[in-house]
Amino acid sequence: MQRSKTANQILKAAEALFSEQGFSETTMRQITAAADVNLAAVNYHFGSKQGLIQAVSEKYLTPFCDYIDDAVTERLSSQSGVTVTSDELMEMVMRALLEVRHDNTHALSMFMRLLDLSYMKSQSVLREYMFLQHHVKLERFLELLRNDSSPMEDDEFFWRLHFLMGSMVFTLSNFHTLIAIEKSEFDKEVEIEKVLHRMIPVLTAGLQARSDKTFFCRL
Amino acid sequence: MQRSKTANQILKAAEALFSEQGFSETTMRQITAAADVNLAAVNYHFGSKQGLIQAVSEKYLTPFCDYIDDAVTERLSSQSGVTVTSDELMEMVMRALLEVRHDNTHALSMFMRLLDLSYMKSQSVLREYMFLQHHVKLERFLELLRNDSSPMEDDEFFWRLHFLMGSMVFTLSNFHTLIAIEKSEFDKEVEIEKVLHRMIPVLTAGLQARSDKTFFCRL
DNA sequence: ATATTTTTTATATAGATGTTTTAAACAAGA
DNA sequence: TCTTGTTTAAAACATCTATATAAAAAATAT
Repeated sequence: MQRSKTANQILKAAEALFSEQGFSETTMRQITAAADVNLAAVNYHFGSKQGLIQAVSEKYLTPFCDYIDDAVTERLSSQSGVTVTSDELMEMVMRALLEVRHDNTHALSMFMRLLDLSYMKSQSVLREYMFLQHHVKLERFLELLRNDSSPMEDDEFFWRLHFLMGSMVFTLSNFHTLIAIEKSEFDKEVEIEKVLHRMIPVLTAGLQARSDKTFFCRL
Repeated sequence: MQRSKTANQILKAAEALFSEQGFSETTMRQITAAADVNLAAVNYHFGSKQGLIQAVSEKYLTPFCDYIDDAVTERLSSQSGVTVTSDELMEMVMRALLEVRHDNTHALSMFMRLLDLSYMKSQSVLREYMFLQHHVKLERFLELLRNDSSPMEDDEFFWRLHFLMGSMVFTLSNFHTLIAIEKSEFDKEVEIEKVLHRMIPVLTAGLQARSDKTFFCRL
């Protein structure tokens, strides 16, 4: 979608502020001041603050899902074998994340914060807006992922997916803070690509772990 | 700490609202209305809204850390062998989470949301308040955990810990939403103990996964 | 019982919030 | 030139925000 210069300035400023402060903590006046546009511009272009939030979600979620779906298509066409390792699949996710980021440093943190927000009880509208539209694009990916996971029930797979999602959402939405802590504790500051790379074996291991059938009572 | 009846009503109401809506989305008027106390009561008993947030953090973080430390002590005394499996250690965490919950359904979600909040850039005061005090209590636990993890550098362990933390924080702070989704998709509603139990093998697998040394570029 | 302290109440304050309005300007196309 | 879509400016909107104050009430002490 082609957007006006003002609308893009608003989006850029909003992303940075959202990623640093969160959504409800960020005010329209902060956004328009940072974007150097008039206060009324947000309501003009996006209808409301919630409309702006939905706009940024659309801006990142669609390319993200498309990238993954494209990667799946390419992978399946290059080789007839239907087994794709979860390592490969996770790498697709990480590449997709880096891709949607573009040059914007704050984009990834905001994207993940948005995912987090969508799971809030009060944000069912946003959640349905985000998922019901893009869920289809990820179906093949999820099926491949499941094929290389430990055998389990549907709902167990559901929960494991959200365990992994939690790792990504938490780590990336709080990335700046974590980098700062790492800096102060280990005097080392690692780039985001490295962190994403480090997540891959952890996440795949989580998927392939044998589910423990023993009952949760060893008192 | 012995608390007045009013203060306890406030805490209980605040926990429920915080867990459902988040912190800045919850107003003093909502809290005091739900607690059926006067608006000024929060400022009287806790000084400010931030003071109330710190009070709930203190209320849950201290017992949580104590429980884990006690469990470590008991485990080390019962057997001279110094190797404790990460499965056992993770189970300690899950038990500690269930313990601090008490009868309050929302307590766990709020506790996890608090942990999430503490990693926000603007909440460095809360973060230091929460961690610098309780970090010591978890030292032995973390050392044992590291002993049963895949060999890795200090900063890699740091990141992996936060990957796992993310799983817990995300899953539990959004527990009510996830339960609702599970209900609608699988017509199944699993209790929190089961979910915590399902996390154990996933988390330990993440810690024991062999770190991938290959460079992140297979283009 | 009286004095003192603690707690609760009702009300006020000062400011921030998202949103709307009115006005005027600007650009581009028909 | 008339029209249409943008953008700015400034102000006002109604509502909500956390917090402060001061009097009333209750509890506790002497």
